[in-house]
Amino acid sequence: MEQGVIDVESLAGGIDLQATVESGQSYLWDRDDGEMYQRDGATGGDAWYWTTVRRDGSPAVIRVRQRDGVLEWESTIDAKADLKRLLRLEDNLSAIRKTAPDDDVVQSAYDTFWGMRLVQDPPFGSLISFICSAQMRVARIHSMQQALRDAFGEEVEFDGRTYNAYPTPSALAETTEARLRDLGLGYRAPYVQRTAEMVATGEANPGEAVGLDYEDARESLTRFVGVGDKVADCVLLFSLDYLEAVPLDTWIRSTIEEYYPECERGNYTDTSRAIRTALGGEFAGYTQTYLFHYLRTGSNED
DNA sequence: TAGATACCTTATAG
DNA sequence: ACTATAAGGTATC
Repeated sequence: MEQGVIDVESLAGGIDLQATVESGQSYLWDRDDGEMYQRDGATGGDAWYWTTVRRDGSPAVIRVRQRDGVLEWESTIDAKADLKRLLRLEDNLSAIRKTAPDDDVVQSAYDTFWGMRLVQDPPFGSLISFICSAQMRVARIHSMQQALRDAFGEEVEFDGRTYNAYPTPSALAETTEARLRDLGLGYRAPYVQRTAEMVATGEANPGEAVGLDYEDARESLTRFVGVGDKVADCVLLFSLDYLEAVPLDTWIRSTIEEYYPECERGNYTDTSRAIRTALGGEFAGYTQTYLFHYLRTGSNED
């Protein structure tokens, strides 16, 4: 086992590990007590490990916890570079916050979850996760990804336990809609199977969007089955490094209605442009994620 | 092109 | 206990 420590003081703006991995950006981390997402009010992040399995290259288990001012990690590999990418440890939170509007709701969201970072998930896992997210609660999206890993993911041994990597595109391409429905995916089952097929055959790959202008990248991702503008924005923001992407989900739509009514333009593209500008442009997605987590957890109702 | 509707399943509220 | 409702929407008509 390899292990290491990352000093929180060394990170610009620090980190809140629990908020980062439980805020509905990533569904690829498991809390070691198995109770992830069960109760939003529950805190105790100083005691919990979160574990993920990196799949590119050979599968590698990575687990990390935060306590006493450090991130402690243990892994089958030297995981420092992976953690830096997965948890966006090089983002300067203070600089990013300075780009956010000086509204009460935005500033309260930043205050409440200060240290929360965006994630940078592997593209395929992010794509499938957010296809599954349609009309779903955060806790169930997470359990669906666990089910996919348990059913189709490669096994990896670590520290006396067996973990499953996220399924490969071909593993999901080769299964059936019926099998995926049995796992509880509902009408998302054919979307997942057909999208996996597109990736497995080489017809399209989510990573290809990188390098395109933001709106072209979003359009490009909607080629996948089950991917509309909202899911495309999630993949851009939480996997492909487009920090300006603002997914227009039910929460941000109600935020627009209540706090930014002038940004409602009647269609996704124009409303997206308006709210993106209102939230500061370049890092608008960061602010969106703070708002989402703040409102979804009811932290504004105290 | 814009608008309405069906869609799986389950946790939660009443 | 039982029903209605909503959950980080998309595809189709």
